[in-house]
Order: sequence, then structure tokens, then C-alpha cells
Amino acid sequence: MSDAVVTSGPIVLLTRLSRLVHRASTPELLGISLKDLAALAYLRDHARTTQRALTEGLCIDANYCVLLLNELEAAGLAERRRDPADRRRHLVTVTEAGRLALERAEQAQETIEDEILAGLDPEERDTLTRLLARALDGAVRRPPVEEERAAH
Amino acid sequence: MSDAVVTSGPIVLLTRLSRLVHRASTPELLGISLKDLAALAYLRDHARTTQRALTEGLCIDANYCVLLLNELEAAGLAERRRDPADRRRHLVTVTEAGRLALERAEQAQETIEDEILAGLDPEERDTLTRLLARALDGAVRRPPVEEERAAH
DNA sequence: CAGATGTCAGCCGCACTGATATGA
DNA sequence: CTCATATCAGTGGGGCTGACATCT
Repeated sequence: MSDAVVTSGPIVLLTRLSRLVHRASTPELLGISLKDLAALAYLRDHARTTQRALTEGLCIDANYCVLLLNELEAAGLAERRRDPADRRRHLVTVTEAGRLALERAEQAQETIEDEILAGLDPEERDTLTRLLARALDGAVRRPPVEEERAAH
Repeated sequence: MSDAVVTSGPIVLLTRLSRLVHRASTPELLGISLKDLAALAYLRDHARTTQRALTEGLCIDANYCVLLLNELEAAGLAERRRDPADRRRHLVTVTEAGRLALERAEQAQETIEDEILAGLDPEERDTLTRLLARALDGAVRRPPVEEERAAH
């Protein structure tokens, strides 16, 4: 299991690997951008999401979420509809075209995944994925902290 | 070990976590920027590096590396010196001020790490770190691929 | 001459802040 | 009135491409 000397902490390593991922995930290979892929995948797995939920689920800025959806909607990959129960909200769904684009993108992404995770065997990749998922789960439940005793 | 349903692949999860990391790693907390921290840490662990090696080690763009070092040098945290053996090269080293800033930053980073990895126990964090290191090791040795049979 | 290394200018996409509109 | 949700304009830094200088 070990081998490969660890000289840096997880944060530094994570950002490095993230750069490689972004560099490799070109729209030319995926058909769509990586952020679009992530958004569509989330929408597919969480039917009738609000934009607020999307914001938290994707760990993106709330304002940026608007721009992202503008783009997806303009491309015909997703749709916003007013929530009749609370007219402030939008319920977001993937279109059929979005589902199709997502399928293609995810298939292309497997190639990139193989490239990026070439150093890990299938079991290790699975472990990595689970650890990332649990870290995210733990980090998202815990708000940003900000100023300890600022509010009120 | 399991729990927390995995709905997405490692790439998507990695980019999400990376966003949280960047959002949390403010210069206000670290004293320096996250990229400066990463660069200084690399320089400390690899004495007399060339900029080319820095570029690959940090997984950053070669041109951006120049700007990064301009900034570090202007701040007095690192130094470039011509390699007498090959006058094209620069040998890069951390200054004492750089070492000090790095120490403080790494200490502050531990707090952020606890925040981001709150969902993982110490052993799991260690596993995550090792897996990231091995993935990086495997990915860096394998050049970007580009166009399979393009060249010549 | 070709090849390697480093520098700089220009550009673009991501993500943040702040101000505003609408509805509960 | 307040709070929540969503929108948009403006801004800034990260990271890319391309042209160029210097040295082997």
C-alpha cells in the first residue's frame, strides 16, 4: 500500500492533482466543460433541485450558479421552472439533450480518470473516491466557520 | 469504513473539495497565499531546484512559474541565482524569511485541514494523503498524452 | 544551426463582492 | 418589515497561448 514518499500535506497534494484534472478535462475531449459535466451529473442524481441546493451540492458560489445555469439553459441542456409551492424558487432539471451530453462526457471522463489515477489500482481508486465523498460530506455540514463569535 | 453514498466519480469529488480548500485558504489566515505556501514548501523540500523542476513538481504552467517566483522574490521569500554550470538555468532557494513565513502558514493550514477533513479520522486522512501522493506520482510520470500520433 | 530554459504581454474563464428585484 | 431566493454588473487573480531573449 505505501511506497511514494509523502512530503506534503493533503491540501497541497489535492490542489496539485486538481490542476492536472482541470488541464486534462478539455471541452474537446468531454464535449462540454468539466463544470457543466459536474452540474449535469448533480442534476441527474437529484431531481427537482433548487438553485440553493445546487450551490451547496456543487460547492460553488451562489452567484456563479446563476451564470452556470444561464449557460446550460442557453445550450438547451437544463431547464429552470418556477416552483408553484414557493414562487421565489426555481426547480432545475436536466433536459434529454443534457442527459445525452452527460452520458458522452462521462464516458470520455473515464479515459481522463485512467490517466490521472494511473498510479492507483481499482481498489485504491475506490478507496480514494469514498474518502473524498466522506470528507466532502463532513465539510459541507460544517459551515465555513467565518468569525467565531461575530454574528448577533 | 464506508457510509456516505458515493454518487459521483473521483474527478468531480476532487474538484468540489478543491474549491472548498481554496475558499478556506485565505491569505488572512495563512499570512501568504496558498500557491505561495505550496511553492515555498516545495522549495524547502527540494534544495537548489531549477524552475523547470518547480514547474513539474507543482503541476503548474511553466510561464506562470515565472510570475510566481517574481512575486516570491519581490516579497523576499525566495531567491533565483544563475547556475554556474549551465547559465541558462536558475537555481531557486528559500530565504530565511521564506522559511519563517512557511512555518507560520503551515501551522495555520492545520486548522483548515481539520475543517476540511472533519469527516475523516487520522488514519483515513493518512490514507487519503498517501493515495493522493501516489496518484500524483503516477500522473506526472506520464506526460499529458496530447495527440496520440500527432508529432513527426 | 537546433534545442533548452526562462521572461514577458495578452487573453479568458472561474469565482468572489456588492447592489438589486421579487416573493414568503 | 424581515428573510430567503435568485439575478446581474464589476472585479481580481489563476492559468493559458504565443512571441521573444539567452545560453548550450
